[in-house]
Amino acid sequence: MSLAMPDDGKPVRRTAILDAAEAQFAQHGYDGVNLRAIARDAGVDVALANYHFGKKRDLFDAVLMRRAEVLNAWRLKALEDALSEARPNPPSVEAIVRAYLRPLLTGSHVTEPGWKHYYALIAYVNNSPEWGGKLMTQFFDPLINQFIDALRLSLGDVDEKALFWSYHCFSGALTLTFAETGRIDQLSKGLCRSDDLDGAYEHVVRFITAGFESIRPSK
Amino acid sequence: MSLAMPDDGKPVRRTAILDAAEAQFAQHGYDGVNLRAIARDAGVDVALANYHFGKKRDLFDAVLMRRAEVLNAWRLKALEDALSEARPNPPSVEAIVRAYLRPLLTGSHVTEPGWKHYYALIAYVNNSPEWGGKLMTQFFDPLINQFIDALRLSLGDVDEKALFWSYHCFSGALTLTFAETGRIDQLSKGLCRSDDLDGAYEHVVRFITAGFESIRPSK
DNA sequence: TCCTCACTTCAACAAGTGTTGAAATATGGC
DNA sequence: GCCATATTTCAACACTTGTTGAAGTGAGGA
Repeated sequence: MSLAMPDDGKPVRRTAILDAAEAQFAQHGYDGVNLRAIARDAGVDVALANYHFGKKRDLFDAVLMRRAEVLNAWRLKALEDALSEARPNPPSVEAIVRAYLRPLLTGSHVTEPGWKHYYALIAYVNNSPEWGGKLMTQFFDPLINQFIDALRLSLGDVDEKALFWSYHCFSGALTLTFAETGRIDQLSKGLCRSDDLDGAYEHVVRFITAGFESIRPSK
Repeated sequence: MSLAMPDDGKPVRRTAILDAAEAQFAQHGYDGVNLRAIARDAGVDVALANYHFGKKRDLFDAVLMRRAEVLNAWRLKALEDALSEARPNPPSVEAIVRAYLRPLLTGSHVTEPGWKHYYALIAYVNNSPEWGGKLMTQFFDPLINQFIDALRLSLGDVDEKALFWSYHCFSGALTLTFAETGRIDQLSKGLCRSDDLDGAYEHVVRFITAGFESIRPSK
């Protein structure tokens, strides 16, 4: 599992701007960020962001795009592995949920600031009424549909509405996990830490798996 | 269940500003909003917002506060009802989840634009790394702790970490529901509608109840 | 009527915004 | 070294932002 980004080989400054923009957008949202702050963090002039990426909105899209492809590739592979391991039987719901979450919540990359920022950004986008519907669809829908297909395979003749609302709950739980707001820290008086994605993994897997299992038709 | 807001009796313009601010903040987030847009929607001068509420941030807090008390009262009553109905036994997990969600997702108020905007705002705040931890704690924690206590009662000697992470998943699912991003509409090709909170209710109850049940110790 | 006080508007400031054209600098091929 | 091209900075524009002090308005009580 390589951690190489698609902008390897591009000018150094260009990558520095992307990194700085990623961190800023993740922390303050699109409108809460100004280009001068990004430029300062990247150690370059304001105008350079414009030269490389065009308008502010295009820079935002570039940040979003950079890791999306990497992420999708990892997750697609995890799903295919789960399917082929189970063949000729359908995979278990738990195996599918694990294939969905393992590349996101476990592994060496999840402690890197860059990936943390990216996750927070995804949380921001997914919950934004302005972009949630459109951007997430654009970047992740093909993959998501494959996961839902796998769930259909595993669960049998399931009610479609229940399936989509279940996935919705799944997506919401994951999104809040990505946001790392520190809320669970406060609520649990420090017992759980929202920045501990790896520690959350097993708990989330269990909760979500049980949720999906509950819609399995009782033949 | 009265729909009266705490600012009844206050000057008309004041309420108009709150309504306009609520809608604007819900749609564009704190930084995406400017006071002139709020003033325009409310049909007043820019300076009036300042006169009534002080700085922009104070207006934001006022919007958040207005419905929080109403909401907490409804939900506290629903929880107490669930507890007293089951007494002397502990209530079922499903009863607790229903007490938590029913005041939020069902009833005549959930189709009102004002409440929809407020919900979207809660979603925005809860997922924001900047405010999620602090503001939500401030407004809702006492109530949430009572719900978690009820779950502890119902589930028996449950693992504390699992309990908090389960609540975390619950909170995330609800938050995304509040955001009404239209994503489930796209994913389900129109079968499910993210603005149909009432239609989501039973599905969410089932999914979340099963999730919590999965952590019950197998005595 | 006049006065008081709460409410509302007007006009403006000072700081910060995204964006751009031109100038300066670096880079790599010949 | 020389030149074309890519990269980076400089300086500035036009516009929007939150905020404020002063002026205006209206209702109600003395």
